[in-house]
Amino acid sequence: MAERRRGAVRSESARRAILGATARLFAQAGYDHLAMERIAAEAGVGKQTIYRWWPSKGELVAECLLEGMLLPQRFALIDTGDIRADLVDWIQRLFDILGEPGGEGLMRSLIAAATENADVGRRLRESLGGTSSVTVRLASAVASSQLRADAPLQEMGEALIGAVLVRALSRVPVAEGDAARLVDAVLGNSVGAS
Amino acid sequence: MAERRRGAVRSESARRAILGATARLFAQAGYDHLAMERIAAEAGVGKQTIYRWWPSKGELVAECLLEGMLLPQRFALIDTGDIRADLVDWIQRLFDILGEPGGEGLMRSLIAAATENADVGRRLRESLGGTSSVTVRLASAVASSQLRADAPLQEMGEALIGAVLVRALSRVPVAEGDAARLVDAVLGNSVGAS
Amino acid sequence: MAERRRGAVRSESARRAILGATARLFAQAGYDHLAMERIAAEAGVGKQTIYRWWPSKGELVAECLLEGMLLPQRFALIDTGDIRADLVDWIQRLFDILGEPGGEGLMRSLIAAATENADVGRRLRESLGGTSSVTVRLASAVASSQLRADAPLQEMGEALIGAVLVRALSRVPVAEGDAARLVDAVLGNSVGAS
Amino acid sequence: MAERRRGAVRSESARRAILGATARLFAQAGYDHLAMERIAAEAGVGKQTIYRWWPSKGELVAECLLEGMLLPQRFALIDTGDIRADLVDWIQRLFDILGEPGGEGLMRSLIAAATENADVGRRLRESLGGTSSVTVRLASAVASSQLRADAPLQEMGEALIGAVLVRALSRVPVAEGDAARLVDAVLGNSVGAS
DNA sequence: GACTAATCGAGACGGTACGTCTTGTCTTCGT
DNA sequence: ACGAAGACAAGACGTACCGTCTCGATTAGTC
Repeated sequence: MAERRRGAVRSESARRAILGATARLFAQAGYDHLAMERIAAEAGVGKQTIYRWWPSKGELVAECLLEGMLLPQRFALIDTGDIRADLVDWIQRLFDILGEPGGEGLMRSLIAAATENADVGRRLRESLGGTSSVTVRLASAVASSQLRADAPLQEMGEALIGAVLVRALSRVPVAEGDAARLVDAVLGNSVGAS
Repeated sequence: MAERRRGAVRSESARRAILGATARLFAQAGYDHLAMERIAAEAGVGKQTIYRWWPSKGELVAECLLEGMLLPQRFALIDTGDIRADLVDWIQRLFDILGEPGGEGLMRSLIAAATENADVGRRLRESLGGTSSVTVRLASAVASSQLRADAPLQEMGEALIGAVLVRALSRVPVAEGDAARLVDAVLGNSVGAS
Repeated sequence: MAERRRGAVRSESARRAILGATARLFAQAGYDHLAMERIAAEAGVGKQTIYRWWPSKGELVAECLLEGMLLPQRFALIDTGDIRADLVDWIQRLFDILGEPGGEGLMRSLIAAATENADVGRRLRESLGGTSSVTVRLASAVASSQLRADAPLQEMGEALIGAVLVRALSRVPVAEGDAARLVDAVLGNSVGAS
Repeated sequence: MAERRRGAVRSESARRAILGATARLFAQAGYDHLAMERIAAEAGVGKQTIYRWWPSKGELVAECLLEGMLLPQRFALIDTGDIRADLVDWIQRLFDILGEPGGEGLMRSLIAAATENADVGRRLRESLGGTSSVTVRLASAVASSQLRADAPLQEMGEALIGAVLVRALSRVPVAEGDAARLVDAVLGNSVGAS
C-alpha cells in the first residue's frame, strides 16, 4: 500500500511565482546580483517557501533553466541533411545571443551560475543544445557518411559549445563568418592535403 | 615644468602581501567566498590600501592571474615540430589540473572570476596558453605544411580551450584518451574521405 | 431546545499532552524562548489543535499555572495562630524557590509571562498565595487582635509579594533572615516610639 | 605605557541616534515588539553598528533606562523632614504613571526587559528611586528618630517598589488613598497597640 | 450502516525578525 | 602623505517562529 501523505500539499502557484520572479530578476541583474530576498518579495512569497523547496540559489536557477525560462529560444539542432549547414546555423543562433543587448551578460550569468552549481553546469550544456542533441545530429551525419565512423562526436560538441563560452568570457565581439570558420575548424577541413 | 610628486610612494611590500594573500585565499575558498576583508587581514593591510589600487575583487584576481600566482604551472605550447603531439600535450596538462584534488574548483573559480571581470576574462585565455600562444603554434604548423594555409587558427584555439571549460563546468570527469580525441576533433581527421 | 452537537469531541489526551509539553519546555527554556512550534512537536500534536483551544501562548501558560504545573509547590498561607511566624514561613518558601538552581529563572519567566498576559498576571498573584489567601490570613489576625482593625490588608499582601518579585528581578541573592526582616518591615515593628 | 588605539573612534552621533530610536520605539511598541531591525532603520544606522556596541536588546534598553530616556520623570525621594509624607509623595508619583494612558504598558515593558536582562533589572530599581535613594531617605528618618534604629531599611524599600510592580502586573487599578495606605502598611502603624 | 460534522496530525503558506557577514567608504592616529 | 586599524551605512544571508489555511484520516453522534 502506498505511504499516505498528510498535511497540506505543495502550492503550484507559489512555485510558478518563484520561478517567474527568478527568471525576471536574473535577466535584469544577472546571477550574482540575484538576491533571494528580492525573489521572495517579487514573487509575493515568504523566503522560507523558497528555501523549503530549493536548497540554494543555484538549484533555483537550474530549475528555471530546465524550464526554458532563462534563454530566449531553444537551441535544438535541426537536421536538414547537411551537417555543416546545420551546425553553422546552430552556432550562429548562439552567437546571435551574444550580439543582442544584454545577451553577453545573460550568457556570462549562466556561466557564473554553472560555476557555483553542478546542476546548472550540466543543464547549461543541454539547454544550449548541448551534448545529447549535438551528438545525435553528428551521429546522423556519420550514418549518411558525411562524417567518418570513428569521429569523436562528444569532443566535437564540447569544442563547439566551448568556443561559444570562450567568446562570452573573453568579450571578443563576434564577426561575420565566425560561426562558419568555427564549424570548419571542428569539422576538419583545416587538415592539410594528404 | 613637470609636476613634482610629493608624499610617500606606493609600498611594494604591501602590494606583494595583498597579491599573496589573495592567491592563498583564492586557492582555499574560491572566487566567490573570497572576501576583501579577509584578504586585508591576511595581508596585514588596511582595506583602503586595497581599494586604493584595485577597483574591485575582479581586478585584484586578474592581477594575480597575470602574475601566475593562481595556476600551478604555465601552459605554454611547446613546439616540437609535431603539431598534434604538442596540442595533445598541452590539453592533457589542462585536463590534469581538473583531475587534481581541488583542481576543478580552481578552474571553476577562475571562470567565475572571468564572468564578473572583463580583465580576468581576457587574461584567463592567455594564462591557459590561450590565443596568442596557440595561434603562434598553429601558424608555425601552417608554415611547416602540417596545416592548410587557410585554417581558422583563432577558432581552433578557442574550440580547444572552450572544450576544457565545458568539462570543468559540466563536471564530466576526464578519461584516458580524451585529450587526443579532442585534438583530433579539432585538427580534423574526422572528415570523411572526399 | 439546545442545539445538539455532532462530530468528534475535544480530545482530553491532546489537552494533557499540550499542557505537559508546555510545562516541560517552560521549565527548560523560560517564557520567551517557549515556541508554539516546539510545544506542538513535543506534544505530538498539530499546531492548530493548540490554537483551536488557546488564543495565545499567554493563555496556555496561564492554564498551566492554574493547574499547578509550573511551580513546584503550593504557597498557601497556613494559620497556626501566630501571624508573624506564618508570614515568615510563607515568604521563606518563596525565597527558597529563588535560591534553587533555575528557580530564579523560573520566577522571572513567570513575571515575563505576566507582563504579556493579563490572565497570567492575575493568576500569578493567586499562585504565589496571593491576595485572597493573604488577605484572609491577615483578616484572621485582625480578628485575634494581632493586627489593628484598620490595617491595610491588601496593601500589606502586595508589599510582601512585591518584595519577592523585586528580589527576583534585581538578582540580589537572598540571605539568612531576609524573610523575617521583610515581614517585620511590613508588620510594622519598625515604627518609632510614639 | 598605555596601549595605543588606532582606527576610527566610536561615533557619538550614531550612539545617540540609536538610543533615541530605541526610546521612541520602546514607548510605542513595548519591549517585546521592539525590533532591532526597526531601531536600525529609525536611527538611520546599520544593524551591525548596534550589535557592535550592545550585545542584546536588553543591554540597549538598559542603557536607555540609565540615561533616563524611558521614564518620563525622575523618581528621587525628596527630604522634607516628614518621612511619611515623602514616601507617599514618591509612591503617588509612581502610581500616577500607571494611571496615565500607556503608562501601565510602559511599566510592564520595563519589567519584561528586567526579566530578560540582569542590567535592566538592577537599573530598574535605581531608576524608580530604588534602593540607594530610598535607603538614604529612610536612614535620614532614623537619624531624626522618626524610625527605630533597627528598622530593616532595604526590605522596606523593596516592599514599596514591589507593591508598585504587583499593581502593574496584576492590572488592578490604583484608587485614591492607595499610596497612603501602602506607606502606612510598610511604615507600620498597622501594629496593634502594645 | 450511511451520513455529517468536528477534531485530529501534519505541514505548507506569507510574513517578521533575528544575528551574521560582506561591501565599499570614511575617519583617526601613528610613522 | 601614507598606511593600519577599524567604525560606518547598507543590505543579503539562511534560520526560527508566528498564526492561518489546507489536507486526509479518524471519531462520534444522527438519521
